[in-house]
Amino acid sequence: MAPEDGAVKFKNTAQGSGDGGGGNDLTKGLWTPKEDALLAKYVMENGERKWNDLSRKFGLMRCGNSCRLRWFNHLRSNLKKEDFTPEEENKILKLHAKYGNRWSRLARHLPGRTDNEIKNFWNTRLKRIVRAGLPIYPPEILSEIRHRHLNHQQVEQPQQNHIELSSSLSLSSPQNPEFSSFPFSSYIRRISEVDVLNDDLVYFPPTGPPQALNLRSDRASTIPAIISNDIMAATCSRRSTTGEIYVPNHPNIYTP
DNA sequence: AAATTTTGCAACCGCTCGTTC
DNA sequence: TGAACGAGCGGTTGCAAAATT
Repeated sequence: MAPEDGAVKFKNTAQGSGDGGGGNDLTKGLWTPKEDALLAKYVMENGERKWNDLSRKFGLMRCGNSCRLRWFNHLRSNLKKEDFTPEEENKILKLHAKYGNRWSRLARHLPGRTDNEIKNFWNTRLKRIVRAGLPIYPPEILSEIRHRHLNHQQVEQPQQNHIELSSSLSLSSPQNPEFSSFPFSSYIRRISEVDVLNDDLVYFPPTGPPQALNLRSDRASTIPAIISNDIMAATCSRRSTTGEIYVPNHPNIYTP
């Protein structure tokens, strides 16, 4: 299909602030070369800001967020267009083991790559390896993770040794029945390790709900969790600005 | 060769947070 | 102080291309 044919008009009814519009006819779908040129011209003259002005003052009938994505993911200079190199792929695996699905953070470590690109790479890869019954992370990365985990426990949190890595609960195995009901597009690990691997001070006291301390200023991220040795739920925990972790009610959540 | 299914990626959606007024 | 706006994020969807039947 020619790019021009991919774009469709729609009546914008979204009230989302990021989408701008306010009832204008906005275009959706694939971008045309003409639109790209308009967008590039706008950025040259105005910088990477005020994206909603593009439709309001510049005649580009796209919502502001769509313009921003198009620019950052495709048009700006210094973007790498070729496939990921083996080195980059390896780096993504390591970073994902450390940060989880924080795509923008991963992208910061890979010059010329976008969060969207990395996310697509990961999701595609994940589908493939889950189907093949392979580990999510290769053995060398797994051992690195375990090593880091053990060091952290010995040096900083010897009192938390009651939460031990279970050799029978492989961090990497989607075939493990204990993981079977969880969505593998998500980042899955035992919650007792999330605190270590993400450098987030999330801790799980012997009694009471999970606690979070000293969180970084990054945006909320999804932390599916498997809580405690009793193998509890994977669910979403939302981080708030006040540094709390919200664990939604779930029949399988372990709350001593 | 045609029909169907799968794959990969671009784009959209809904949400949150920070800033401005 | 709070509403409106702008920006950014992760999850999801839509669809063209490729692969398979």
